[in-house]
Amino acid sequence: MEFDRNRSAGILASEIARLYAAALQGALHPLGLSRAQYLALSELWLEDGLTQRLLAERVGVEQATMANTLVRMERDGLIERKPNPDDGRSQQIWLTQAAHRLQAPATNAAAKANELVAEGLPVAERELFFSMLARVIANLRTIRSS
Amino acid sequence: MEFDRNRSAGILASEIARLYAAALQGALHPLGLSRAQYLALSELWLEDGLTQRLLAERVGVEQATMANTLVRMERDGLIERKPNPDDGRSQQIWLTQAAHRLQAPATNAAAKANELVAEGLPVAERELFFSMLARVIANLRTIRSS
DNA sequence: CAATATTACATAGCATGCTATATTAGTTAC
DNA sequence: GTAACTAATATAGCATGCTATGTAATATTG
Repeated sequence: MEFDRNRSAGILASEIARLYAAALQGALHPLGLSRAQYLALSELWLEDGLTQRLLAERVGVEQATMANTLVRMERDGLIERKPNPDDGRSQQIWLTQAAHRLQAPATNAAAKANELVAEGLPVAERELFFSMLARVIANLRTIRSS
Repeated sequence: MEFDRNRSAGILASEIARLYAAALQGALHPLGLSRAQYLALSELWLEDGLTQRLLAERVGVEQATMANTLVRMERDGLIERKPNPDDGRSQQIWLTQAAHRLQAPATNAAAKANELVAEGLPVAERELFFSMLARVIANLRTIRSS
């Protein structure tokens, strides 16, 4: 029922996540990128040569999820894996030239999708909204890890 | 990077959606229900005998997504489908006795998951948070449909 | 009324997410 | 130095979500 649904911040957030995913996917599609690929790239643009485990942590997904995303990124020519000289169990993930060239256009495309979310609120409320989202996340994380 | 990430309401909302999904899934698991099943049930508890199309609209997912969810719900003995006397193309979706019996416990379990999200904010801020979420959704929806 | 369009549902194919588990490589403790 | 633990990946299996497309039934139109 509408009343109850609007009382559930979880369901509302899920709805935003779905709509945002669609907007981000739509903005990235002309570049041949998917949402999960973009999120991985956005960490690798900051620091290249990470291990899978570190990358998964920074993006905030499970290792198995990142492993699958990396398979698709390797298939699509976005990354290469090289042995980690310090540890035979892990590999370093390096961006290809193609991935480097996508940084500016993909960042712009994602910024547009992010703007679509923010523009639903007057500028004066946006900082508070971010802060609320962050506090809700922090609380849910403490519960998860307790 | 943390700074940039916290500037994206979309990514923050996605994070809440994931954490909420995990909490809801965890709360429903002892009842043998999944999240998507619960969302479908919560509409059918309000009105039984809906068509697939109507149910998908009310839950807010695509028809194909609901079709798959209904396959799993039928498999799990939660629903039965009967021919629609008014329209040979569609079927009516009816809850089983088992599904009716789950209404109270599942509603309680979901309420607990919802409370986990809300409790990240002081009571005084919660109404505003709901209203912000709703406004962001409304804006994203107008973009989508334009 | 026959041709066409629309509607309801099913299905295929894919991307993301998860948990659980196997494998392999380091590390630690006797 | 070997046995046992831990850590990094890989893989299997599943649930949800999407788009695209096929099929059958109903509605509309000329």
